[in-house]
Amino acid sequence: MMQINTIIQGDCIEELKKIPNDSIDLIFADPPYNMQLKNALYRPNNTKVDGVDDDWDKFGSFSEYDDFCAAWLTECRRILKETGTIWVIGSYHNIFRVGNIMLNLGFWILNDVTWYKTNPMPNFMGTRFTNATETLLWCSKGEQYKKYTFNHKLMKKYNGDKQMTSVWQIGLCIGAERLKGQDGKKAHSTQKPEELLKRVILSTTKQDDVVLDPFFGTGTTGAVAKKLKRNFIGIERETDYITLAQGRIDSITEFFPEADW
Amino acid sequence: MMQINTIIQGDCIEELKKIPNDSIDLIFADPPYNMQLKNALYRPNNTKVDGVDDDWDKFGSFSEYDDFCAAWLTECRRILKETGTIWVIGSYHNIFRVGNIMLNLGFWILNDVTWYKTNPMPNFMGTRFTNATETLLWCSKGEQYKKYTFNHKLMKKYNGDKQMTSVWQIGLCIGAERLKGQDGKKAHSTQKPEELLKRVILSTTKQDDVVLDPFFGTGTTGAVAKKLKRNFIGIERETDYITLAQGRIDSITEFFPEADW
DNA sequence: TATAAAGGTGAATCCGCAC
DNA sequence: AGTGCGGATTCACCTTTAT
Repeated sequence: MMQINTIIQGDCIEELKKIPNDSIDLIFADPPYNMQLKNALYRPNNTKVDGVDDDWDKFGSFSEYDDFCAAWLTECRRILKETGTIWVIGSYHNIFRVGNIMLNLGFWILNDVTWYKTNPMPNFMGTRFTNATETLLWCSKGEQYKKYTFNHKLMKKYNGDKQMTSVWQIGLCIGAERLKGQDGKKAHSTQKPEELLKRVILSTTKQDDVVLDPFFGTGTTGAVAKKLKRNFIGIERETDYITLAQGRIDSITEFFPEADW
Repeated sequence: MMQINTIIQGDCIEELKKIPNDSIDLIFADPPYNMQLKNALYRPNNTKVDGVDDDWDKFGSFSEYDDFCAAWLTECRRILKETGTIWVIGSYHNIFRVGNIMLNLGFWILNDVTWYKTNPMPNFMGTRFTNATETLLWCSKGEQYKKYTFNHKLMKKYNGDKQMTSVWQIGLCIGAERLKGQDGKKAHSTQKPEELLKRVILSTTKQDDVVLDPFFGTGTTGAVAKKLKRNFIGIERETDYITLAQGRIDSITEFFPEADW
């Protein structure tokens, strides 16, 4: 039997393969974006931008990245229940490759949700528009699977009695919410805000459902799942992230009120 | 020599082929996204739809749509000046296929601009979030072409002295702006608001530049180009649309004040 | 102690020319 | 192709330091 509310250490694709068919209620995936950053970037005051230069974000080519995504997305589709759905978040660097692969695998796009950042980093050089969004693809297993979970009335209530749209205005994960390492610096370069995961889990799962995150990182998905009285399974390769995530989740003692709506 | 400020009647791909290399300053494309996928995606055996065995070539309709887009986008890339850029608008139905193809052709994404509709049609069934956006991909010919036109300061002024972001809140094209046929019904099913084209043309062309629209429709691109003192070339297959567009553009007598900024 | 000023920072595909 | 350097370029929000 699958163990829930635990973090599995290992390679994402290998660990996904061990999970039974049609067993997961929701998947939230925040894969590497393959940002392809080359040169350093400086602000007008000459301070250096601390960009994403993690090894896990580096791929040799589009084709390498595509193969990686096709592999983990194939497993994700296999393990999803017929009532289940998947969310994948990305930026313009990767979301068009991911979206194309998902369509090819038979996923059915229900919404392309725009995370509209209230406080994005400006474009310092004035060469482009400020990149103020990331995109979340919300998909069912296929067009024929129509009984997916969507808590329409609950989300309407959550949104002040107006139907929630596909644009979510949410700030970056900063301040007290942002996990810091012992050196006082951000523990993970791409930690997501809890409000984002709250909307994802609240809208597309029911209490006691199982939420899987194949790129668990510092465990925002697990933390929010717990606060909403859902179960989680995390897959993560790096020990440091797992330690942080486990401590974060263990220390949670209060639920979100919306958990019982 | 290319004739400007005219509408060419004919097949988009055939007419694009007649345009010389490196001759166009800006392309705005609003391609069809009617992919008619139903037959392709319904498979006889619904119980065992496993992504592993699903070669994407089996999706006949995807493949047809991809081929069509690859063909017109290839010509677009050929005719763009090295300083030129291209905008392609789409919804979640097609933009992930289009974006993937553009990347494969060597286009370099500068922004994925979100058209955030202030008055979207609600989801009446309560089965999804209200789909409130369309996506515009703004791309240069390739990573190496860095001298593309971008009127950063002008757009900052246009945006109340703050850098414009990649999220544009603009209403649907309705009311007086929406062209009606003799039967009083909307003349074109997907007429775009002028404010959208205004931002596109204002930000990425200079006065007297040539803007090409391979899916001209009722000529919003031409109308806005004229009001901004730019030149246009339209390609359109349907006589009815051409007649409407020509009349619309001919009747323009006033410029936008921003044309001389 | 309260308020103000200064400094830091966020998934970033962010310059252009001369040598 | 790589390096060096002059010059143009930023928004919201949080933390730290100064008044």
